[in-house]
Amino acid sequence: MKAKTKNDYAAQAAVIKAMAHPTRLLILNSLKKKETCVCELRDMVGDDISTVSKHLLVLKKAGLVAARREGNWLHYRLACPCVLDFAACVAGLKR
Amino acid sequence: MKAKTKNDYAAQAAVIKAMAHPTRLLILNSLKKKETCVCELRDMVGDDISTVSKHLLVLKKAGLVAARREGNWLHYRLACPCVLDFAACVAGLKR
DNA sequence: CATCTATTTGGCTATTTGGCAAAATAGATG
DNA sequence: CATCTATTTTGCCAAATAGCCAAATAGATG
Repeated sequence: MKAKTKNDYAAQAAVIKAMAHPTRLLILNSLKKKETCVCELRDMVGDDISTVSKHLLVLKKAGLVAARREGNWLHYRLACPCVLDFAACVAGLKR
Repeated sequence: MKAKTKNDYAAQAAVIKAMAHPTRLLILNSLKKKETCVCELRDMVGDDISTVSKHLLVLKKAGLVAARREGNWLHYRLACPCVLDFAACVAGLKR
């Protein structure tokens, strides 16, 4: 396997960074079960809806979630369910 | 499995956040091969040695690396080699 | 103890982040 | 087209981050 370049690490770090927030981990874990609209996520998270929307934007830019419109609602879903294996791996770290 | 609390997510996010930087991913990957002193890491990274030292502090606080002194040198090593499985998982994400 | 080397710490600046509130937007519906 | 609902965007502020340089520290060694 080739040595990774700075760019490789930057790309990888960008995805990891998107996950590096408690609220975003909560969102990702919720989406694991089912796709969910923003207002429902807001209720779970408890922050202002604009804040939740920004978190979703971060996740979307990282390619971790995607959205589907249905009437007035946007339903978000995991674009990449395997990220949760990654999160679970971290959760299981013995420190 | 119980629902995770905010604290669970905060703890998990703290570890992930420590990994969420290109230089720190580079460092972690280097340490995978062998334990390494700070000045050697500085050569690989190319930043000021104080910057590298601070990155190592971040990783140490997260429990991801540990150090061993040998004479003047501090040899850092992975405290938790499994984190790289995690990183590899992210690297392999299809986006 | 003086000094040397490797490393960490402190101080500074520029940039990014996370949060709320208010304004703007996108579709649905009257 | 007016209006309603769900969501995003913008503006703002406080706090955190990353980087460099200079100063401090920890051991080793003369």
